[in-house]
Amino acid sequence: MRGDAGLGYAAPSPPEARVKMQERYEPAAIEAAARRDWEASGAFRAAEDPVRPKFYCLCMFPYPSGRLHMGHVRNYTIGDVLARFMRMRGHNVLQPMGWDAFGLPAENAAMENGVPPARWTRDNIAHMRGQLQALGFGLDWSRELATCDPEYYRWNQWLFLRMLERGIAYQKTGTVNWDPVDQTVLANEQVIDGRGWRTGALVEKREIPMYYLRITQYAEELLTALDGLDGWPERVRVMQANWIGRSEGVNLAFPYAIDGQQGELRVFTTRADTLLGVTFVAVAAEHPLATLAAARDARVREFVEECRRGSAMEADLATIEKQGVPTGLFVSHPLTGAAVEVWVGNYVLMAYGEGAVMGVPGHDERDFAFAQKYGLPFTQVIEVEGQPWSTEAWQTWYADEGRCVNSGAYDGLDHATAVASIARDLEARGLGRRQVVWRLRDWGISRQRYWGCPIPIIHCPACGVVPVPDDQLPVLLPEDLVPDGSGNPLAKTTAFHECRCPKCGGAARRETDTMDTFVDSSWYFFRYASAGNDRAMVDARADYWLPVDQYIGGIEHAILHLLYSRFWTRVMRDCGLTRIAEPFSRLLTQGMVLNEIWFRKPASGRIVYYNPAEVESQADGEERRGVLKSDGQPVEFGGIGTMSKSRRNGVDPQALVERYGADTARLFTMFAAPPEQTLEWSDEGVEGAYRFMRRLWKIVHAHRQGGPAVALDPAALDAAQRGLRRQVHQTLAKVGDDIGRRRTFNTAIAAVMELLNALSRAEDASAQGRAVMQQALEFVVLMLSPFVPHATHALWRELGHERAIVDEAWPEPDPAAFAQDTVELVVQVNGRLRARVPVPAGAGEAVARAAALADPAVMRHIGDQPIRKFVYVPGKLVNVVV
RNA sequence: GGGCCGUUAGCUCAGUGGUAGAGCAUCUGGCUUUUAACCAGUUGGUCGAUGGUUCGAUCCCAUCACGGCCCA
Repeated sequence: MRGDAGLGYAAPSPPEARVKMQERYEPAAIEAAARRDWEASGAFRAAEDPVRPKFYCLCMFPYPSGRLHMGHVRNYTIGDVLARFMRMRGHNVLQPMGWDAFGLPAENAAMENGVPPARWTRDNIAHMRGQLQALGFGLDWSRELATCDPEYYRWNQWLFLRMLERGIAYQKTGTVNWDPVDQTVLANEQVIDGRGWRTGALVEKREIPMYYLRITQYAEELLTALDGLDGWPERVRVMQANWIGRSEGVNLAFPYAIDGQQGELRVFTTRADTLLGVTFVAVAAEHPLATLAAARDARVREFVEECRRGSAMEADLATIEKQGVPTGLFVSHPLTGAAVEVWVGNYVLMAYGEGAVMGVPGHDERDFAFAQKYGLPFTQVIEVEGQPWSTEAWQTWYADEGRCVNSGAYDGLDHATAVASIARDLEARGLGRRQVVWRLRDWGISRQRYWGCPIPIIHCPACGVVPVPDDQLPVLLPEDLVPDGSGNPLAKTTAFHECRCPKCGGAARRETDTMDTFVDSSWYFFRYASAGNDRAMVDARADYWLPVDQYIGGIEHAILHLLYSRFWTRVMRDCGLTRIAEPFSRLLTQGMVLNEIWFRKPASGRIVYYNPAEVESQADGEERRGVLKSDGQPVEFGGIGTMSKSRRNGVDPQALVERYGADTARLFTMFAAPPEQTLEWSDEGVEGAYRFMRRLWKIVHAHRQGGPAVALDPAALDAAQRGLRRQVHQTLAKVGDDIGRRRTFNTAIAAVMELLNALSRAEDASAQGRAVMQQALEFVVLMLSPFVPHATHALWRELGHERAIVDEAWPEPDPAAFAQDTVELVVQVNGRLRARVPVPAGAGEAVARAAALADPAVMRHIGDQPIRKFVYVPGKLVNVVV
């Protein structure tokens, strides 16, 4: 039973016995009191309950950077609104919180101020936990976890060992960024223009042994299962599908004999039907044939060097100028045996496919540009009826699937048939086969870093790679080390890496690499539902709560985090730990929070940014101008951009809460934009939200001055009272739909604002008038309670209720209240609005027609023209066509 | 270059084939035990452009323009 948690708070006294309601809205006192009540009653502690439907509401857990930012406030408010709403709708709600606590920023902070990452991280967590609590989120803190806790990460290690047993985890070499000065491996974001971020030294590529997870084994399933995720935004599903990148085609060989050496140049193509149009082949700069040619030709050597310095990003590849050099090497066409020249091209990637492509200038846009530039021959081998083909300029239809021409035996075949028969013929010659290739790579999880989960492996000179036995888990990460930037401190700590081989007992060395932090976040949502279990990774409670019914977080995690979580969940399923494959039923990706950018650019030196709060701005026609408040001198407007530390345009949530209260902060962030869209910060908007809170408080106060209201009797209402009651119930229906189905919280709030405007206009001191008002205010308070839970907690009591509002149900609109006696019908003549006429509700077409045609304005517009058509939309409008 | 999304009042956004709306801002008036004010009213729209479908298009379709987000 809620309410007996025994923290020493008295049960709320009956309304009449308490002090008079404060006339002024004072958020600080109101909010503190509400939170005391929630804590005392354990209002948000979740327990499994087989009777009620469960609702697992999860927000992406934060990195404990030290302070909450506006993006967190927005994210967690969205989650809290949904959680509180679903609870009112009778669901058993779980809303947990935790910390994504491993990672690089803690090491950087340690280097700056000499504090161990462990202490820095835990201090930050303590501070941010307080900030979250001050915002009044209905979180079950009893399930809190931090990924740097051994009780958590031991299960990373445990499942990693299961993956090793099943061949899902394996070792191979991988390329890392090596800083030769600091003798350390750098993360990608620590490499700036090819140099180490601290030392400025040229970064080298090094091959070292690493651990990989075989996510490619699940590629097919991860792709096809996307179709079933209809609770996910379409664009996220598309991004994942593109990332996985399935393509079906033919892997084929161009045989060659160079310097007496027999060999095959392999290419992958989805357009084997254009094979007879090949006039050259292009290989990547790192391809063995390119290396061979570079050894004998200075021009090739130079070009290969140039390519290596270039970008390997697809986005850049699409726009760079296609360049290449001939190698002077030739391969044989697999069907005709004709000699085909090998080129090195800067638009071919070694990492993708075979690192070589066949050049079909007639039907591939990149090959077309390449051939035009270097005067290579073109052949048309695909025909689309009625379309003339020429080498003058690229036409988009050239890449379409048509019928084969100039292709000998394949002439006249359509795309699918041609691919099939060419593949069959290649296979017969041993020069090709059908193949499905994936863009997705296996997931490398080794990081040469200190502040992460240790990989549970021991390297023994005698036995080789030995997994740490289960009964020796967890491999504890020492928490007192301070990295200095020169390599992984674990590798320098003998107490950590010196150990005994579990197999032979001889001296051995413990693995000092730690896991990618994406591992930590791939299953934390399971652990919330199995909190405290020190004997198993997950238990039956996870079967009750999972999958997550609503997941909320930033679009920046649309690919990696969500894909890894889907993969990890499937591995857990295959290990018998869960029955589900998809961890997140519904996904909401919230938009970013933006603010104005103001700066000065001194003649010499770097740009200086100013917080919008320091700037006095005004619109001057199209332009926005501003002056710095402190010195009155102009500053330049840099547009609207995401809040960031570097541009100094952030708004501190804590300052906002201290000034206006958590409810105003929550109300503004929910009202200013729909959850999925960007939110532009506006101080005026915050003021507006605060004013609304005060008005709400005042109108309840004013109503309460009149004493208790009598019971509402729908039959005894006059027309005005029925009208107001209708608006109340219509608003209730709309707000329920906006929150529950459409997830457009801004429109829900706007609707309540409108209703409150109507209520404050109503002046009806009659008994039934006050009864309508009482119910209206109760509904308003209930509807707003997911958004502004503190104030509504207090107002609900003021309206005479004993029970806490968090335990109240969402009210059901009364369909009878929607009924209207007469409706206003819009009358159009030829589609143009000409009149409005009242007709009885539910009037038939004959009545509507008579009423419409009797209107003088309508008669004037019809004149003596014959009526060609009469359109009637019951209850809404008529359209007379003449 | 591609994919996705968007363009409606000064600003931020609703409007899901049938009367173009809300909040904020503006302006006017009132009130005041106000000064983190309040109340009442008011102004403001070629719905990005062009064409098509329809009795009727902000909404559906096509093309274009502009903007945003994402892409080892």
